Amino acid sequence: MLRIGDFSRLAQVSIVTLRHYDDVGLIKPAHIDRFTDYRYYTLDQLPRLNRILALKDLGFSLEQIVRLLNDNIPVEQMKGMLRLRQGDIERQIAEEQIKLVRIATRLRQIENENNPVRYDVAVKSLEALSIVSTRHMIPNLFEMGRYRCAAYDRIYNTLTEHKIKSTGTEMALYHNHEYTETNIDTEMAVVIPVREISKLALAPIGTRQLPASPETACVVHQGATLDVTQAIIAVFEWIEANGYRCRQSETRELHHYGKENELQDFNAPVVLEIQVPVERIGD
Amino acid sequence: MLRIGDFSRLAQVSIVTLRHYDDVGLIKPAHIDRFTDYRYYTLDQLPRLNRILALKDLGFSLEQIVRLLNDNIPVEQMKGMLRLRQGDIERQIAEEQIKLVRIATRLRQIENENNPVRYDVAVKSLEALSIVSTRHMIPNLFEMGRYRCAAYDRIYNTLTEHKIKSTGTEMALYHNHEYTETNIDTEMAVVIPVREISKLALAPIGTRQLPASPETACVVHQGATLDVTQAIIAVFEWIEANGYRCRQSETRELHHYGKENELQDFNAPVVLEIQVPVERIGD
DNA sequence: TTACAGTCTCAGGTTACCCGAGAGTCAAGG
DNA sequence: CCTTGACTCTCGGGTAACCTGAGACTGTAA
Repeated sequence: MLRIGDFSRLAQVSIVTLRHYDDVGLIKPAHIDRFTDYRYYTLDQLPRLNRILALKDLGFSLEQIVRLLNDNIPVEQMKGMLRLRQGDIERQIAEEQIKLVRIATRLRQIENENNPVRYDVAVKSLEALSIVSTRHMIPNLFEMGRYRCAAYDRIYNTLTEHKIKSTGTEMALYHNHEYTETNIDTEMAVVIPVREISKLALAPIGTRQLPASPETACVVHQGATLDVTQAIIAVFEWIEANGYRCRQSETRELHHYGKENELQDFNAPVVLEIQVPVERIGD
Repeated sequence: MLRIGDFSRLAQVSIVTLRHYDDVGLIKPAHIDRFTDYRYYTLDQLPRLNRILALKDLGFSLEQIVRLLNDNIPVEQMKGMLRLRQGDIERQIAEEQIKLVRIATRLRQIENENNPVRYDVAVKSLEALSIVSTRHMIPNLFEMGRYRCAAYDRIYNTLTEHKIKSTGTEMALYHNHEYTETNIDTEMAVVIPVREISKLALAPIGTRQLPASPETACVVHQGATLDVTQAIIAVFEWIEANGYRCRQSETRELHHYGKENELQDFNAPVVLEIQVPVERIGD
């Protein structure tokens, strides 16, 4: 019979850890003195402890190890758990490698251009949305404002007519697959609650579901509308540099502040968010 | 001014998380109502939040992000932190890959031999030890017992003479670099407290420091002394299969139960631990 | 006015332990 | 036999980055 300190020394496991393993039922002392509550272990218990450590090294949680040890599970299930773990680890490594690439990108940005990162790209998961929209081929940048105002006016008027209120999110969707300054295929859209969409079934205006996008590169632009192109360029550079590629879905430009048809000019301060649905290359 | 729910929706960040970021000082609401304690955010804060998310994606802790954002730190320091993070991630990936290999090994073991892993190898870190020892070339396995008994007798007698008590750990060190059944270069040793070592300066017996071993493959054998060879084989197989190699230091055989000179025969039940100092290939 | 959705704070949970306090236990030496 | 010092016990609190739920208050639309 060994006291906890001796067992701890033999096994090279801290006393605190042994007590913890007792608490969670991983390895109970062979005997506990009823009067002093001292824990007594036997040498027979060393192999079990070693097995626990080995499984922990494989990355199993204590709870999983309890299951693996207590119900003496069949070989098949053991294999299953090992394979699961394998998958988890692989996924985790993949994630870490993504981080590595991102950090490398950021370092390159700092070192080459010596600009301390103007735009921060974050990857978010977006839900599906219901939108009311009209789509236009805008011949060039100068016409942009006119087209847009007209489009949003029309949308908001339609909404008012049908007594529908938007969720407040206004956006533009770019259908061009490359950056262009002429013939910009743009869809002006306003988000409405899903249940309202049926009310517009007969209206002479487009309604549709914008699909969810589990991975979306997002960047917030704050400043003049004109400068938003820099944000757009930044996202696309980021996507390129970080091993992603654009998905079929359109680039979204959310108007957090500065509704299009209230804008004075292209120098008015706005807050926009560019969202580009992406996927990792190789998936 | 946006209430927390609106800001949460815009940024695709949960309300709970926003409150948490407030608590830790990452992003305070632009304004807090003094009477209702409602948090109010502005659109201006979106870029900061996005930056937080981007840094979090790189794997920085919230505390680190606070520092990165609040004291507008110099570019150099930023670079430094990024490089540090890079190192951390690389180390972590390396660790995960070790786990992958171990799991693969275990799976192979289960599938090929269909034996549900008889021995569990755990990697431990061992402190340096002071030992009293005698070293002998043992001609063959049959002589082993005789040699050992004599050696341990001599050690224990010396200790008694000098009024030194051992820490209770008895071991054998194998100096052969390969497994062999003849001419086994064995050092019989008993651990004593460091401060006692000077007492033996003049004694006709060897004393020395057994160096610490930060990475040691350990396995516990329980059963007949004879069968310990299986444990030894298991450790070496494990070392091979998991991308480690033996370090110069000797293989240790700890006698947790069954002191050598009390043993009846090779079939008596014992508890031994085999410890092999190792290092990862490539380090 | 009455829902009902939104918000607040505070407490407790998650994982695998570590740390410290305060009290009881054990073995050896005087 | 008593003291000393090493050992052990339990219990509460802490870690990181949140999540969950309770109980109370607020804001707005019908």
